[in-house]
Amino acid sequence: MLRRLHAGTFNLQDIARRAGVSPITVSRVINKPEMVSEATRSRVLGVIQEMGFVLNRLASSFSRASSRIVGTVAPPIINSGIAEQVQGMSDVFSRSDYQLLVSPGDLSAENEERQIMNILGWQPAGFILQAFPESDAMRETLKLRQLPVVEISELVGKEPIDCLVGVSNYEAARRMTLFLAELGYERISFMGAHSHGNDRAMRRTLGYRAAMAELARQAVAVVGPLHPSYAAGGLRKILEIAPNTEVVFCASDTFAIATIQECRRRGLRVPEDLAVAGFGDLDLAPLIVPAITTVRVDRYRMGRIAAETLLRRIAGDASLERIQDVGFSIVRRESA
Amino acid sequence: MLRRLHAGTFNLQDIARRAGVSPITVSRVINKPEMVSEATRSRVLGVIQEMGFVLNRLASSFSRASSRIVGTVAPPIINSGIAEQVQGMSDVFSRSDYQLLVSPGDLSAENEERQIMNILGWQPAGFILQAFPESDAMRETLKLRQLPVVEISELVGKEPIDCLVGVSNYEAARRMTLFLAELGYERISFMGAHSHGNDRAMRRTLGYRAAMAELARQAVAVVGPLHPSYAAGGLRKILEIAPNTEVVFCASDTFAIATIQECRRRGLRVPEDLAVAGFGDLDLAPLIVPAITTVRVDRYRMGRIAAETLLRRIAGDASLERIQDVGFSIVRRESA
DNA sequence: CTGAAAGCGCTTACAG
DNA sequence: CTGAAAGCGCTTACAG
Repeated sequence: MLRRLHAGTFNLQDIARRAGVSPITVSRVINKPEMVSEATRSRVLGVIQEMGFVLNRLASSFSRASSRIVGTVAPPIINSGIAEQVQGMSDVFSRSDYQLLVSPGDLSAENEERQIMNILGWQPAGFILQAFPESDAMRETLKLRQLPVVEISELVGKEPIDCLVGVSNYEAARRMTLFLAELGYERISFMGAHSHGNDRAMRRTLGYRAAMAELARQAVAVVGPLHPSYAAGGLRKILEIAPNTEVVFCASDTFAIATIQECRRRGLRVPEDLAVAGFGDLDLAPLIVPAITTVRVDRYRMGRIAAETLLRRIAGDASLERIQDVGFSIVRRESA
Repeated sequence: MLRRLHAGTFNLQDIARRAGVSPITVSRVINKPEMVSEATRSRVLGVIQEMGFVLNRLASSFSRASSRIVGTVAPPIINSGIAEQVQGMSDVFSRSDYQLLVSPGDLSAENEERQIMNILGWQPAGFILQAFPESDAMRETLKLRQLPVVEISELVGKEPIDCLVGVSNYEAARRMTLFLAELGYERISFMGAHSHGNDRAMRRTLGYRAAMAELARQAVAVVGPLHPSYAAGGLRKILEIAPNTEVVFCASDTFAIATIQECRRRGLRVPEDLAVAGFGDLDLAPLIVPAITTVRVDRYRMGRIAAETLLRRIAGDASLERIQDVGFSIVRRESA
């Protein structure tokens, strides 16, 4: 009973036979070429080329002590920056021997745990955690498996499971607030997202509050669901509480864009009548009019760094710092 | 020499022993529960629960005639709609037993071919092709393997490899042009992307031209690289050729947004002095001011349909239509 | 530098 | 409805 997964394709044995060597030698030509003599290597490579042989990565990963799969869960918040992050990882892994397995998360902890178990079934060599909310059960599961894990998250939070790559949303929001003060704005209000299970949102709000305390000014913060449709109501609330607000610092560019639109509706010029600042530096932040002044966190780079860190972690690199701060920058444009 | 991939985890045998059945029975409880008696099934499920057993999907897929992996290549054009498309697929597959393997493509055919070979190494049960340009060699490779393939692409193009899910960019651009004419615009100009290796761009330009011919009007079309920075130059060129242009139909929302910004710079009110229409319905299309009138192609739904089609194709569904048109709609907002 | 043997954890095909 | 045997295509560990 000969079963070939895909008829018409060859396996290691076929190549070995054709090249007059043992299957192990072919395996070594692919995986550890330096262990094979020049002559043998080039002969085997010739046969591989000639027969269009593609290594069965399924069998390869299966038979290894550690598979060549790396997992992550990406919540379906398109435009949230997760896409860039995944792209960064993906670019790193595609130059390595590892395949990134992306499972779709959603914002419920139960589903996310299911997704993780699902990926765990693929016996990954490592895991990148970029979704939230993270359930504690999940964190425990990952810890228990002793799997190399890199978390991408708010820097100042719980103890990392393993390695952490992050940015301080607190510091970023604090610095933006101080920056707005330096620009001469006196009355700085804040539009944030519910911190309910959302570390970053909470830290941004706290950063704003901290800066206002440093400045000895009255903080005016409203928070709502992280959706552009909240901006109209949020702005109304801000202007009720603090009618003389000079600038609204929005905890996301999406809020900022929607706020600018709402200003237009109300006949307020931005930034002359009311300035607006954002957070995140979306692709469109420089394109809309007025271009948005915002906090830039390089998500693509975060993804890359997370992937590189995981690779080093899997390789057992001892010189690895457990916590890495990738930083942020403030981009001044026209809206504030 | 006992090697366990992950210490502390159990395998089918462990469960079988504990439940007092054979490994095959455990396998059946998981894969074909209807073949197992109620009593045995619940006993085995109990043990699985109790021991926190996770099936080794690597071994499972490896030993099957057909793996539970499905591959796709996604080019890194964030915001191009590919993200929504992948999300749609992902949502379908996550409810199935299949794992979606996403490999990053780029816009070079050589690299894309490498990515596809890479995925083929994972012995996928099927493939979704959503990237372009597609090299002919690649198409041949896929055809040769007789792998179930679903292409997402321009509807009117080359003969599909296997199944095709698409939209007619030609028809969409044609209809938008006619729609603008119905709104009363006389002089309709077009800003498109280079059609160099880009089917959709070419079909959109052709659709515009066809509509203008039907209307017996002079077509004014400029094309440039698909990047917002082209809009300023593109608009200048349009206004040189046709200074009395009343509306610019942009072949992408990104162009439309950048064009609106350029209009502001020039002191042109949109839509009063110059109207602008887009294509694609980006998330931000309704949010910017003025909100963009555009062509909506539901990319998320396209992804879902592609995934469902592939699943049916893998299952050998004979009633499957080879070509599916998912259609488009025109969304009237403020910019035109 | 190269190879023969064993095994990874499942599923398939056959049998009862 | 249940099981014993064989095998999927590789890699590992040992030997020479």
